[in-house]
Amino acid sequence: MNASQLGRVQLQIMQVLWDRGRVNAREITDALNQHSNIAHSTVQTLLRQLEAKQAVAHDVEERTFVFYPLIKEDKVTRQATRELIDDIFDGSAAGLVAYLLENEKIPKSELQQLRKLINDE
Amino acid sequence: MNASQLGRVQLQIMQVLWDRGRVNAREITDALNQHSNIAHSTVQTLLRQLEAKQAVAHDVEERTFVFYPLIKEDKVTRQATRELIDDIFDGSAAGLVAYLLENEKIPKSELQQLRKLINDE
DNA sequence: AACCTTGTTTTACTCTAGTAAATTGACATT
DNA sequence: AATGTCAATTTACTAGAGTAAAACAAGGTT
Repeated sequence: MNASQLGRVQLQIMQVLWDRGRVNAREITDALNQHSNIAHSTVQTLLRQLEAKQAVAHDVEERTFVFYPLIKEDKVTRQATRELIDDIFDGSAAGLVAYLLENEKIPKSELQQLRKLINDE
Repeated sequence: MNASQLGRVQLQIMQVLWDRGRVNAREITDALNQHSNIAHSTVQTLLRQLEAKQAVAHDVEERTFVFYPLIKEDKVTRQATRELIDDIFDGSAAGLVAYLLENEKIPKSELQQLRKLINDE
């Protein structure tokens, strides 16, 4: 019941919702199909699942369901990140940062900004 | 067949293997039960699954299976991190670093070291 | 020889995510 | 009124992860 452990496609649906606020199922399918290939009925099924776990809700407008998100993007971001830190980096956020700095090539321009961030801490 | 998308408990088993190199099923169960509560037969089942996806293998010694890891911890770390970056941070490793610096309280002592790291880049 | 112990294998079940076709329901148009 | 269209619901199936009891095999012990 805790909601918000999302599957891959479920997350993609949520992202459309966070992006646009209120959308009907058809629009979601179209949005996803710009990059994937997913049947409309599949999207409907996943919307039900999301509604069951209270991640989304809908109103009826012109006899079409208009969906909107109930959970905040921030919460999902936080949870997913926490999970990685706990499962893989032994609970150490600093460990993850170190890993990223050492292993992911981060563009110079962005490094600049990160430097600022870290010095403000 | 690509192997190495691991479940939560599967990952814990791998961590015991990475830690100790070669262990039998019983030792794994005991290790996990220091923090969880998981039946030995469950561990056996998961070891089979891991073997099926070629994440581990075993030798027989004194009619007991001794398991060892086939995939590298590093690879799993990389994949799990990549997944978070791609799914949640829109492909931006720098975005994740920024998020961590802003939202996870990182101890001062560690900040010191991160500062060093980032300035070396 | 019967029994105990220990490790492996078999069997079985639940849940969740993803997949999607088929059915139903309701308006809209001719 | 019949037909077409479109959205929602029902139904159905697969796969993977996790759960674990029960059965089996084989050696060790009394």
